[in-house]
Amino acid sequence: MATTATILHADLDAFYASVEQLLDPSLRGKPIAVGGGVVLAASYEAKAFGVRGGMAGRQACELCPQLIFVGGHFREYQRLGDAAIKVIGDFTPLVERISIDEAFADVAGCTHLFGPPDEIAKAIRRRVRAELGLPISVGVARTKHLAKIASQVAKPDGLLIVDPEIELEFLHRLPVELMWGVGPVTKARLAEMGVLTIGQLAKTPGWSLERLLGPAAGEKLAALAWNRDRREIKVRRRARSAGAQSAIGRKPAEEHVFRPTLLHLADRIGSRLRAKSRPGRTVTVRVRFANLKSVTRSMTLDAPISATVILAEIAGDLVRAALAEHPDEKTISLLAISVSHLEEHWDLELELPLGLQDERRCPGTKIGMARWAADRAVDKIRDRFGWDAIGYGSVTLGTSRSVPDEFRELAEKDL
DNA sequence: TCTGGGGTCCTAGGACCC
DNA sequence: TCTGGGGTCCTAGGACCC
Repeated sequence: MATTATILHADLDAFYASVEQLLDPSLRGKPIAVGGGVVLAASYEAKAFGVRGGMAGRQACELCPQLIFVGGHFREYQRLGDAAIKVIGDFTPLVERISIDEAFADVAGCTHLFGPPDEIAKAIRRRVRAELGLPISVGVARTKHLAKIASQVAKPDGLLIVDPEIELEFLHRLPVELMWGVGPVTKARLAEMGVLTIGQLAKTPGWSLERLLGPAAGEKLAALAWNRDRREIKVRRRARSAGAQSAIGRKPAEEHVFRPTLLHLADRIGSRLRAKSRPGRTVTVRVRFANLKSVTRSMTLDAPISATVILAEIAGDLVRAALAEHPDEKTISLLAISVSHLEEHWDLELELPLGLQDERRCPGTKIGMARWAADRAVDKIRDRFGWDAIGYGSVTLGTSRSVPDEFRELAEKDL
């Protein structure tokens, strides 16, 4: 194996919690959780008690009575996340950002400037610590998959370089759940076959994996287990869908409940789609019932849409259809809308005539024109005065926002 | 014991076309 | 009329990731 390890995976440690401990030194060394009703992030001190992101706040308190809850400084997360990625970008333009706090990079082309990959990795960690005050773990390997695993193993605040000579030795000792694509279900299925480590997975016959996990997953996992990962660094990939959801507690499955919520969700999505001129053709809704079972309904249109009200109406039709098929479910706990089949770049003015082919939904061009103009007006006001300055139902919904909008924005992918 | 929100990809069946 | 095969799109559900 002549090639060298030039792929880096960098991952800020317990990111939100680390930022809070940075901003308020009295929190350092203590178990803290960002959030309230739901734990959005936990510090390492809290993780030691079993506190995890996504956990209910009450449950977290039971696990760790001295847990300190802090409200989030979402602006700071965005700023510091961007700054950390920018440090990596100072070494190479080949940076693939995965999320607010995580990125891959290929440094093959810049070693003549900055030294070997391990020196670059050390420099990145040093600079992020010195300039931003944050711990960041880095894995260096020949493939993305291995670099990612290396950074996980290196955590917290560590650096791990996987020499190409010992790749499989390193990989095959590790448990299967460290692999990309192995979650709780796959882990359990593999465990039933007695497969606990990546080494055992590698020795499992291909046909057996494919029967268990399907052709695609089986083949992918086998390839990763032998470190045959061909994925390259993708500097920018466009989003394939945009969505929004809202957990609403337990509410009756009735029009007066889901209509305003759907309008609010459609408003969020529509304004994002319009801002980037990326309307979509497929609208999907998800309804989760009180028992946490959920169903989806979708509809693909002939022409792409991004108008808030049209989006909301289609979503309403789909939700009504879903509820009609589940007459026994009287209570819903979550509503979601997602738009996919996004156009690459679209002249939104075209949406008007094309979007009105369905006469039942939008009888007459005048109404369609009015809606389109209303969206334009709302978008403009928001550009100047902020999102909450105007909109559909955001006031009436105020109390039902379980998570602040700023937090939602952190998770939004660039369209 | 009852977890939020934004995403990606895969599967399987059916419709439809050639 | 019956039979077959391949390709594409749509829909619903599910696993997984951050």
